[in-house]
Amino acid sequence: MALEHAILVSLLEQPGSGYELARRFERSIGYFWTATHQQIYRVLKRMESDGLLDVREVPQERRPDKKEYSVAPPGRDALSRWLHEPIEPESIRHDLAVKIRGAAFDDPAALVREVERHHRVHSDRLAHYLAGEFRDFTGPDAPVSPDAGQELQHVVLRGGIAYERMTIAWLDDVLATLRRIAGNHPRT
Amino acid sequence: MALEHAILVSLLEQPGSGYELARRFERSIGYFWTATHQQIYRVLKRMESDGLLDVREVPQERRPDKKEYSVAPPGRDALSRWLHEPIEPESIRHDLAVKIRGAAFDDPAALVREVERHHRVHSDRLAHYLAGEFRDFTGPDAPVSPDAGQELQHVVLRGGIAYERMTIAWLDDVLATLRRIAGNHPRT
DNA sequence: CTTGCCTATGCAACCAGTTGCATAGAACCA
DNA sequence: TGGTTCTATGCAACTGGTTGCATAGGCAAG
Repeated sequence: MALEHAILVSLLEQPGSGYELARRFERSIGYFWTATHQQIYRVLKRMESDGLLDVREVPQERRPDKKEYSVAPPGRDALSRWLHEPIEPESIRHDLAVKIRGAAFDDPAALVREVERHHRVHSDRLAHYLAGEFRDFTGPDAPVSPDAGQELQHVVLRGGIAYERMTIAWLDDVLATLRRIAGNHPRT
Repeated sequence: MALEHAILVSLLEQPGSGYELARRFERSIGYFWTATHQQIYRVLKRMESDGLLDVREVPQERRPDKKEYSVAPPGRDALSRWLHEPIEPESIRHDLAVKIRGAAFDDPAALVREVERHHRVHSDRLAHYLAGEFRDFTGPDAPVSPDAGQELQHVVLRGGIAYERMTIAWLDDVLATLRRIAGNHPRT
């Protein structure tokens, strides 16, 4: 149940509302964890009633009031405990790979467009990550001597960049393979 | 719901029982999709009652009888339909990355062992994939002119290999970063 | 002045996946 | 004889996550 812990980390980096968290999960946190706003609101509520978080009603002008959450001492403890527990190394669930193997029983050429679409999405993500890296870590506005938190954020971002580069290279390989097969076994 | 489709692909490649499928999901299919036997049995039952699969009771000697499943024509159609639908590009959920960012609020040095453990697991997986690739695709027993199905299996396996290599390189980066931080901010 | 988007929160129903447990015959080892 | 492992299947309860829908004020564009 790492969503809880991802929320703790995010709120320690910067307190905020459910809505703000949802947007962070579309950005920096989203590099390695995704969540919808419904999921976030539900978990926030549970965490607050468990005493892991504090809430503060913040009236705002020109927009609805928000509830700003921050990490309470028991939340810090819970995170610390989790950090010292071993976790299972990830196992992947890659729908596209299922499709690729399935293409053997259908028309491999029909998959080319789909793979190209994924290629575009991953290229966009890579560009987005690289822009973020330049803005926060490698460009002229980057901190001269980053602290531990910034170093760790950067190494996680480098992981996202490496993942996208690897995926793009693999999708090139997939496309070449699909085209070779379609060439050898043309369908009219 | 790609488990259903992963099962269809696997049964098209080779009919088998729930137990056999579970073992395939620990091996080749497991490169890109995981599932427990409970999950598999439940889905098989549903797919059979939906008419996607045929069952055949196979009495065996020296071991319990098994139910051998194979893909029925409606199952083939369902797979084909899914192959022509676009799917969402994956988004990752990487617990370890949450931990790494969380380490900024705890002791970064304490994470070194955990990361080393993951490093070992991924190195083992890589070795396992490479052995499989040598056995089935690049070694002396490999098919001289592979058919489309074998080409596609190979490109998926290459994806698994690329993923593990990328992950191992990133974990090296993470370890170097953690050690640098621990050196700058030692705890006694 | 209406349509659509942005901020902000939430419920209800559903689906997918995990965990724990149970059964049962045969093989193998000490 | 008793413990463990392997084949083989399954139920029940739970947790995590998705989808669809609802509300509600303010803002900007056409």
